[in-house]
Amino acid sequence: MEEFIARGFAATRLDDVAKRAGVAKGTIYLHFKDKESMFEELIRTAIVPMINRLWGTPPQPGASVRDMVESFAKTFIEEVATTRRGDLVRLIVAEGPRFPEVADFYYREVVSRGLGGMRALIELGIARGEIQHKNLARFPQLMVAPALIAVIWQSLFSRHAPLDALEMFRVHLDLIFGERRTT
Amino acid sequence: MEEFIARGFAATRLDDVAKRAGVAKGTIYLHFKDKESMFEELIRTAIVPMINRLWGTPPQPGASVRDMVESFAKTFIEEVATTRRGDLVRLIVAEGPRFPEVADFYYREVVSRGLGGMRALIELGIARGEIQHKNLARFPQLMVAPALIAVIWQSLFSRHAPLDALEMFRVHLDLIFGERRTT
Amino acid sequence: MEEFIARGFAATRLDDVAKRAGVAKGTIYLHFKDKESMFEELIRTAIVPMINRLWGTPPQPGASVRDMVESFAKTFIEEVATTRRGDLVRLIVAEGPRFPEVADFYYREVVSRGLGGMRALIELGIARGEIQHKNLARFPQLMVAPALIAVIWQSLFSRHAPLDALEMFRVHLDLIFGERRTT
Amino acid sequence: MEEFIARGFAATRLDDVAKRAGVAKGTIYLHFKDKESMFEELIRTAIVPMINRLWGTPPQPGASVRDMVESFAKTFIEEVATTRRGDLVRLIVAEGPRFPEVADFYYREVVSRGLGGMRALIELGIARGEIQHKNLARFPQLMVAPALIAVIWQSLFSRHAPLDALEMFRVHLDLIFGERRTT
DNA sequence: TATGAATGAGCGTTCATTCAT
DNA sequence: TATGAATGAACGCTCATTCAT
Repeated sequence: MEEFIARGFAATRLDDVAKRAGVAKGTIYLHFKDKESMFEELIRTAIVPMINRLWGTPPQPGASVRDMVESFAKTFIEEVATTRRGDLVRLIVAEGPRFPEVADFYYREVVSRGLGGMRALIELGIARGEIQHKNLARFPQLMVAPALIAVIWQSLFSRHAPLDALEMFRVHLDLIFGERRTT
Repeated sequence: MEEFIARGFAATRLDDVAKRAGVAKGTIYLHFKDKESMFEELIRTAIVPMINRLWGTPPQPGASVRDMVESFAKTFIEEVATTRRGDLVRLIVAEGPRFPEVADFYYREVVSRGLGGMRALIELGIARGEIQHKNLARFPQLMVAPALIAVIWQSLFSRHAPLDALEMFRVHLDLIFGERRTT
Repeated sequence: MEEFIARGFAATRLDDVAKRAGVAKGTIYLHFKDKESMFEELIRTAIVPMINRLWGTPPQPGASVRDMVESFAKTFIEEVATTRRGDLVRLIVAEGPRFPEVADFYYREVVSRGLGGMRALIELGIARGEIQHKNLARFPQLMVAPALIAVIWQSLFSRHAPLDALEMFRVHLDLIFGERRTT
Repeated sequence: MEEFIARGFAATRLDDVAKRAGVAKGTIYLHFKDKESMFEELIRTAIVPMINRLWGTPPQPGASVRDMVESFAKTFIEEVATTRRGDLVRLIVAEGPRFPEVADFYYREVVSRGLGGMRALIELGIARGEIQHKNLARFPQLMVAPALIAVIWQSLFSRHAPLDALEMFRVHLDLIFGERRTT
């Protein structure tokens, strides 16, 4: 997986994969049919712990919706955006069009479920009066957009200009939930 | 460029590039040192018209900031997100880490300038009282985040669930500028 | 052996051999030094029953030489030419030059002895006045040539044009022994 | 072709083919789609001059049928059986079952036409009274069987026992046309 | 004696790059 | 300037062989 993340599918050499895995080249073929299916299976396998990491921490019982979203964002930024897992997301964005199965799996397991959860939270926020913008429930993507920005920024531009992703996300939440009292 | 966009750098064959360009394979080497520098130059060349397209339409004199941003978003969604140029952005996201020069160029010419312009607009909006959230000027990325979401969604997930990017962007603007009177 | 017959030496995989034999791949190496010597030993082993099949049926006491040869031809065509054993002969023809030991063994055990026996029969036929052509004893190959033709025809051309090998052989015997009275 | 003849299809390495042809390995793929089609095309190409060699010499006007057949046999033995072309025939016998296209081509261009010509000759011989055995026309294979024997003997057994193929063929013709006056 | 996971040399094929024309 | 045949290094994949169990 590290090799695929570092070089993309086409540029990754099975020699390097084998070396990194500490096995001989032929051994790979005891586990995978070919390079393509290895790639797809590795991605699927790597996505699962990411899901668990994100959905693993159940929201506090008495927490506000804003707290719940902020907690999710904190987890995402700390566990995904600023780690190798963030590059996994970038890899999926990069190879998705050539590996529809990968894109499909990611959509089903991460995007669809993630947006579903987010929509439920938004509706809860609206019901509780925390969120004024009723239309937000139609586009839960808007809630997580800064998280994706953070992932991409991290990979491509952090060298030029570091980005305080968590603070950005908090400002984003201010737009949705109204200004915080304290910074 | 079409070939690189369709397959990524490593998987693109110069045979196909030459065929599509209507020249012989050898001719490519009269114009470019090698595949890598061809890729970098083509990306640079392709980014320029995108910039012009986005910054080309000057804001209406008497327009509100919201109108100006919305007009920009409309242009971006119509001219980039839903066209081949959107895949160019995805290509840069995909290959950026392996082509720092490309990422640098994109940062300098598009991201940095784009965010600069956006920050100026935000400050104008704050000065005019259109925007309440002063902190937004610190993270102009938040203003354009939905645009990037639209680009990626288009490439990866539009098959599963079409996304009305412009309407999403309008809801996003509602978060920033306050609710619209009419839909 | 079936695998070698079906694919030839080089194209046969020990995986398939082991599977067909119902043992694990490693087990093969408890019985044979390597692929080459397995091939040679298998061929030798497979040739023996073919020999027995051909020389097993002793000629009837009062039979004519023609009857004896015809009986041999019948056995050969039924037991070899039209069965998997025919492909064994073709396999030997195919791989012989690369496996001199195989060719040698086949020459010693089958060809040499077969021709020797045939020569004795021819001389008996000449002595009895059944055969007029004294020179035939110098080339006993001529007696069995149609049998080899039948083997090769069966493998290569029977799809295009079926061949009644036994009838062909009878016509061949007519050349040697003179016309038959009845068909 | 030399490489295929010497080792058979599966055991031939394209490296060696290229080396022998004096070109780089990649050059092969400018002329052939892959190893299989190269093999098939080479065989087809190599068969043609063999055909021409055999059918090239038209029979003498006033010659007897026996002379014509003997002349053909002489050509075959000198030009095919004792040369590399003989191994080509053996190669076809060896690989035919795995390359049906090759076997088909050989059947159509050589076997079928050859047997057709031989049948015509036999019928001419019968009409002229040179041949008594009317049934021979039903199996023209019998006329050329010793030629095939010669090819195979040459490849496999000539080391053990040299074979005077031409003399064998003459004895064979004696069976068909009756004894010669002089040996 | 039997297994089968692991090995790694070797092969067919591709493709960026060169260069004589 | 343009060509495209030729190159050969490099890659994905196979399979005979080994060896710990």
